[in-house]
Amino acid sequence: MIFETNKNSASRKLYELLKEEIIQLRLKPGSNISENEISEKYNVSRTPVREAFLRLSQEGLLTIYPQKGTFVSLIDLSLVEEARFLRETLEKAVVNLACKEFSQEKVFALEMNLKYQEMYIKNHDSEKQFQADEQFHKLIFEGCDKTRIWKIIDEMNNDFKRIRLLRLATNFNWDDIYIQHSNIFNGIIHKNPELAEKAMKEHLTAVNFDKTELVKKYPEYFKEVE
Amino acid sequence: MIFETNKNSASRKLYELLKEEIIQLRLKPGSNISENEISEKYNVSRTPVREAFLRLSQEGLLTIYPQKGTFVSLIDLSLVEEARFLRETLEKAVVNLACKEFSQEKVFALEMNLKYQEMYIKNHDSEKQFQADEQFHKLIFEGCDKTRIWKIIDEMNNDFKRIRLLRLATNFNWDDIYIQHSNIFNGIIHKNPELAEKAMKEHLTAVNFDKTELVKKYPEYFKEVE
DNA sequence: ACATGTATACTTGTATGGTAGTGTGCAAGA
DNA sequence: TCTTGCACACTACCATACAAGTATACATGT
Repeated sequence: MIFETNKNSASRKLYELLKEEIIQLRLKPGSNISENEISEKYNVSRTPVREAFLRLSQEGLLTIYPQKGTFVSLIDLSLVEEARFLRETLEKAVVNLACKEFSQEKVFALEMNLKYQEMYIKNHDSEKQFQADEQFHKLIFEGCDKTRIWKIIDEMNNDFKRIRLLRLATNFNWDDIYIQHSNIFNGIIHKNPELAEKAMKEHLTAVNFDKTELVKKYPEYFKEVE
Repeated sequence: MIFETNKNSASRKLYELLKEEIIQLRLKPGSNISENEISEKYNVSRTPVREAFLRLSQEGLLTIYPQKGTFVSLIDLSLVEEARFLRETLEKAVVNLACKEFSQEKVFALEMNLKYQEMYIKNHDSEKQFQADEQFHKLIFEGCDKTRIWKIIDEMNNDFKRIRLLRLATNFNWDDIYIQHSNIFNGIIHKNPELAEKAMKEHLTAVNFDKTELVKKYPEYFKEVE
């Protein structure tokens, strides 16, 4: 039996755990954490902690200053904008592909996903609906054999995920979002790239919002613009 | 004085060194290297070696099988195709942006780069010309404040870089490439997105080539398609 | 001959001690 | 009051020792 990566290693578990803590804002942007602190807290040695730190710093979630300290990275609004551009550009291109080469079973998977969304919205289960939303987009990329590109988009979206949680009104208008998803789906099954792309663009600009208030409210969480 | 990352750390130097070795195919795809082997070779302890390994495995250049060994990753053609799609999609979108919002000094930087290309081609300096080519594209992304997106493209292009070296005829037709670059440049300064995008597409499909012969010649270097 | 158990030499994963660079508070002096 | 120097605590970084899983050669028993 061959394992690609050891899912049970302490360093990997720590990595996933800390990543969740950071994205969920339980670890505040700008706050400092040390190898010793974490190793004592979770009863492991410094080595796996260090390896988790390194990986997180590579993904931009931690910033390591040698011999000084390790800090939870501040939220970088220019990065958020770049990620938004990256996502919109690629999603439009991929949904175009999807209109040409989507297999029947992938269409079915999308359809099922929409059914779930319908249910979650009826039950007002925001958290599940948010996950289903992510899954919907992921399915489109998978159907076009672009799984790694989705992974890249997802990784670059970390700062956006943090911002989303800072908002007071996290209540998206899920009904609108469902309609947008349906439009994308219709574009795909009717092989109408114009419709699909338009719906996708509309969908992705809808989640965009003004950040000036957030910066005013939590100035210590944001990276200064130069 | 604050250093973002320690450029002089052993682990970082090892990372860069090994990355170069892998991309330059001096470390063969599929061959195995161990932490001990490298630590003895470069007279450092296992810890920095291990950290370099971890980082390289994250970028897909190494594959670590716990308790079994670490191997130079095989070249993944499906990944190459995905990277090509990623690059073409984003470069077209960014060159469009460049036609709208390119500052005068950025235009100048591009122009200088073209002058250098002219020189390198005249001197038949393929290596320098290749670097200038990369720099040309990087400059476009920088001019549009999309530096991180370029970084992503560059990182995903590792397998393509390895393939490029496998080719018998590495002699590109640099004259054609220079013309394509000039066309892109002209599109930008004349604020003509159609021209720029067309030139970019032409340029990026030109570097594409048939890989079946390579797979036949070096089957042990390639990952099997499933 | 062949299957099987086992010693052994690998591998990566983890723990721990030591080193050098960095920030901080406090005391001494102007 | 303000500056300077220095001890000290803290950090990430590196070296090293140990643990645990894996492959393989080889002896042993059938």
